Amino acid sequence: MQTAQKKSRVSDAYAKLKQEIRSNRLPPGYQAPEPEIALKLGMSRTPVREALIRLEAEGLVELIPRRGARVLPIQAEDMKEIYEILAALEPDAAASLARRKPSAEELEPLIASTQAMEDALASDDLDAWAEADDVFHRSLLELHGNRRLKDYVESLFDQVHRARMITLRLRQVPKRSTEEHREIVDAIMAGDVEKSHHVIREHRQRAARELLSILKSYKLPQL
Amino acid sequence: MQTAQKKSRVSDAYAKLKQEIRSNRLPPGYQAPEPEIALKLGMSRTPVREALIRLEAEGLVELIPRRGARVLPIQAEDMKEIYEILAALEPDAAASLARRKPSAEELEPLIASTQAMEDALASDDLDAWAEADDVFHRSLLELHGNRRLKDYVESLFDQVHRARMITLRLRQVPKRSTEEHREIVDAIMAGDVEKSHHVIREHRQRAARELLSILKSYKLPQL
DNA sequence: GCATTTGTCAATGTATACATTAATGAATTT
DNA sequence: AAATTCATTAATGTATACATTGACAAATGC
Repeated sequence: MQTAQKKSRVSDAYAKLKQEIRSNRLPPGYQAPEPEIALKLGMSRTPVREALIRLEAEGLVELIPRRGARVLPIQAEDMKEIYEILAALEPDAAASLARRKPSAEELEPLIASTQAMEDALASDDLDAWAEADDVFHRSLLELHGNRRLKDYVESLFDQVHRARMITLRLRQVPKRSTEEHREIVDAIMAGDVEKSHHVIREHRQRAARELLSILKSYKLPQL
Repeated sequence: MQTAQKKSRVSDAYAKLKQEIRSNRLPPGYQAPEPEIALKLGMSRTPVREALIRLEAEGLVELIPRRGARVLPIQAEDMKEIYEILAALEPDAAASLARRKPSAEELEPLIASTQAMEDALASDDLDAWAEADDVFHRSLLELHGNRRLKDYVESLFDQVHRARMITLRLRQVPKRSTEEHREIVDAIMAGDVEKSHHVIREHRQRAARELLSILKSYKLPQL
């Protein structure tokens, strides 16, 4: 199941690199000169460069003047910033979604992904859990309908993803987090604007606290 | 007074193009193939391309497969999306700023730019007014301290800028808007979290309504 | 032994070359 | 005349070439 679209080398390089970074196969801190990356991807420097520029714009990579491209380390400070932004945007999206009282049918993606999280939890499958969690949050933004907002928030998700995959196993099972999803869905379905806003905000703030405390307790100001 | 840094051609091209777009000298809808732009900027296609990729990532430009680069039109729908995001982010920033009760000294940039807006209004200088307004909002984000948030919001400002410069003269003087700035500063200085949040949110929502109604009444679903 | 200078190397930034392919319009067919 | 085919043109996507310049190490001076 290749995600690789043969569209163009640039998009190919972009997709491959992004996937490698997301999965931590190219770990934070990894650094390589353009020619090396080009060689590895089997293409010339040009498309690699263009892909790297895009990744840099997304904040996944840093282009250091004479050193090559570096996969940005995940710093506690960055995570704090990102969660702060998420804590402002997602509650707003949830609230405005609740305001228009969507049908259960429309909320199906949220319901299904919440169910998937519960199932994953029951079978102790943390990867599936993380995946379902991701789907939930993406679906929420999708439903909200603001495309720009969705694109931006997804780029933030991409950045959080790496840290989460690393810390996922360093903490107890995310039971509370899963329950909160259920509460969020219920609040939206009930058209409770206030509660939707509140619950998801708490949800994000707690997630931020937990992640940061892990990074701190493991003395990992950066990954 | 050239902004042009002789750093590199890419950054030069980027800065020049961005400035041209912001000022509407390259109007929305303007379209040109890469070689033409390269010629105009006196460099080869390569750096132009890289600059365009960055501008595309910021949503100012669209790279159409065989047509060249096009300055994105300002669509009512886009403005709606952008203001929606601003209405979520800025109030949050203002509230958290108020929460830490900054000193009057720290708030100096906000006070000064508000004063500048009032002065500009008194002397009927709309350009100066818009400039001061811009400074105000940028300062607010600067004070908040979340760099990521600031960068993103500034990219949204860039997009709104063009529309505002066009519509600025199509409506009555922005008296209310200026007053609101004063209210925002006061609320933050008083450490009134709720009010800070509320006032700036209204501020943005009203701005959105006004802009959209102008676009509508002038039958300008796009500029 | 340490600091300074110099020289080599390699990576980037930029220019240029080239193949591919969409778009345009001319030419042909019906 | 309309539709279709074909040829031409031009823009992109990609590869490659090349000059510049920082990094590193060897060599030199102290």
